[in-house]
Amino acid sequence: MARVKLQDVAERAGVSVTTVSRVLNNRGYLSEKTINKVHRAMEELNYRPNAVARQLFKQRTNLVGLVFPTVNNPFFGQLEAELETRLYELGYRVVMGNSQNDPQKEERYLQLLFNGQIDGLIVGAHNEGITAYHNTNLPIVSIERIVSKQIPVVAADNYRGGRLATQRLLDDGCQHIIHTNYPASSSTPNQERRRGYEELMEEHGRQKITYEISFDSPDPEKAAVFTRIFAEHPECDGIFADNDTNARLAINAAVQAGKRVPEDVKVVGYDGASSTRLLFPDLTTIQQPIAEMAQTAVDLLQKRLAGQAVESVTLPVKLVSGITG
Amino acid sequence: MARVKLQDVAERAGVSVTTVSRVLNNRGYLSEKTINKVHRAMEELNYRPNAVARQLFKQRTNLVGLVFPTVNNPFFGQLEAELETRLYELGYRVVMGNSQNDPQKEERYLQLLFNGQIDGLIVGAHNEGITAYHNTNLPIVSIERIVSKQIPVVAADNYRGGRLATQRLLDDGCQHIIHTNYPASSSTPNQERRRGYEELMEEHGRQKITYEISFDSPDPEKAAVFTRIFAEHPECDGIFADNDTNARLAINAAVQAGKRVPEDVKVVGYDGASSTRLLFPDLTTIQQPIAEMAQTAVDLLQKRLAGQAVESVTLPVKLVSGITG
DNA sequence: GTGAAAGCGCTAACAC
DNA sequence: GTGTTAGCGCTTTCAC
Repeated sequence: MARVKLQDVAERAGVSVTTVSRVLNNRGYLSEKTINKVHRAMEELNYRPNAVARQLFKQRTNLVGLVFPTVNNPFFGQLEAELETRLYELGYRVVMGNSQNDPQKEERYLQLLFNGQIDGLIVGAHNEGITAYHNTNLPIVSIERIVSKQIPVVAADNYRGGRLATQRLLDDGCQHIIHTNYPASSSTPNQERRRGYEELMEEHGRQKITYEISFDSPDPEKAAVFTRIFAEHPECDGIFADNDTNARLAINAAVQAGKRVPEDVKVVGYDGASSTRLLFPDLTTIQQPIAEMAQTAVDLLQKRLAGQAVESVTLPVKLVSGITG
Repeated sequence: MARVKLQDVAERAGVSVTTVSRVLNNRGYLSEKTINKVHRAMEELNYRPNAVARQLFKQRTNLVGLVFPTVNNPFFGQLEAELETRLYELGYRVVMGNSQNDPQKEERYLQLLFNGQIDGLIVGAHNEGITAYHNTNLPIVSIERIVSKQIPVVAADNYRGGRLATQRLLDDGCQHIIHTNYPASSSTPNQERRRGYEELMEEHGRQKITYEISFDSPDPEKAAVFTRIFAEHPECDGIFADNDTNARLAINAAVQAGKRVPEDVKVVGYDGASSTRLLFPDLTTIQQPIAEMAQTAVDLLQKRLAGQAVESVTLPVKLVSGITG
């Protein structure tokens, strides 16, 4: 059964393809009678317009790519769900790419843009050194990731978040606060969390210690870092983790090291995604405004697609209190 | 700057478009010299083949749709991540649709298939009464959802999962076990969880009580059901929740009702997704083989795309022990 | 080994 | 109001 096309409908209705196309798109002057005839023919043949042919002509696909490390994560899961919702309302469908640990995969998704398979891209992947981004004025927006000079970044206020978390632990009376974050070399704005932590620690004359944990390493490896923290710093009584799942690992390690949380060690996390709040409501954390970040990224992308210049945006964060810190 | 196309490359290299196309696709006999000439021209012009034009000719897009309630959920998040990984390896990209509470949205994603914008579909959405599925032999596979007679279902062994969970609570000495599940009318295989629970309860001469909670209702509403459970059944000492987030809500409600978990009430959940295990390791739950389900769904879809007949598949589940039940 | 030309299904000038 | 036709960028038969 070959696909029914415009021409089949035209023949059936006894009109030209142009007319059918006009009916389809509600464009131009048409008599009631013709419209009805065409509609009837479409129904009889169960006609479905071919989206790809239309895309070829229009030179746009109404597809936007989403490239993040993995959607199997409370933060990115919520973020991508929010992005899809908003883009859908604007008539875009979303192509999802999980690029964790695979720069080549990220690059392949970027190729979709150059191949005209998607109209734009929202990225938050962590792979380094992808040069194709340096192309100027691409319809790309990034979230919490510095990709290249010409690509606008949507981020929450990481510096303030770092200070908020650290301040909370100081207020709670912690003497020896340790921070975890990505390797300092990585081009993500959450190095600012570290800066917030370090500056505040210095202001209070405290020793600042940051352990590095790559986002993309497997969980057991991450857990081992926290085990090491408590082994090397038995005096540690406060942990500011750079995300909530790491905060959980910190708590596990603390308990295994024979410490009670929050009596002996207090822990503050970062992200505050909805499913984390639901599953682990006891966690004290810095909450990122995920919905607003998604909305902002979509706004910027729209402008960028319309050829307008856009600036990076920073949004506020807030601390939500659990009982761990 | 107009896009560079095949013809531009051809002119530059002094050959025909056919030849360039052949070089591009590595097809037919070509002299080394020509190949080099063409490659050089492509590089000089920074040529990118237009994917949409190719799709139009080939009548396939290498895009597969994923339609689930929401990716912002530990189970679906992990499932969709696994699906994307496997489909990517086969050369497919993934269009993600979150259809929670919106049958029209689900239908729109289904239209992508009829419009030739995607080659196939993997669905696990919960909306009822979408008739377009009844079309025979569509390249669609469903996961944990009964869509129509002709569409194969990949599911974990829900009946056995229901028995496993209930048995665990019985073994723990629970006398009054209450179950939660979707409304009985909904066409999802996890009604089998309920059947497992009910049959086992009957076998033990116990009263079976199931409270209904729609997957798509907001969290506070779900929480209210558990509050009601403990108000109406103060004797309740065991909860078998139909998913892990509901298990968490059950625990919250129990604590608020002045009960200790697991001393006074034991709770067993369902799903055992990776991020749930990480954030809430204490939870006893029935773990679905999410990776295998994804792999199986992709296998079936591939066969279906190749025109082969396929059968529904049921995979085994297992109980993982925490301390809540 | 290489090229000319038809066609994938649709849209939009332009003509009448 | 409606039709003719070129063309979106690519692939592939068929011919030489």
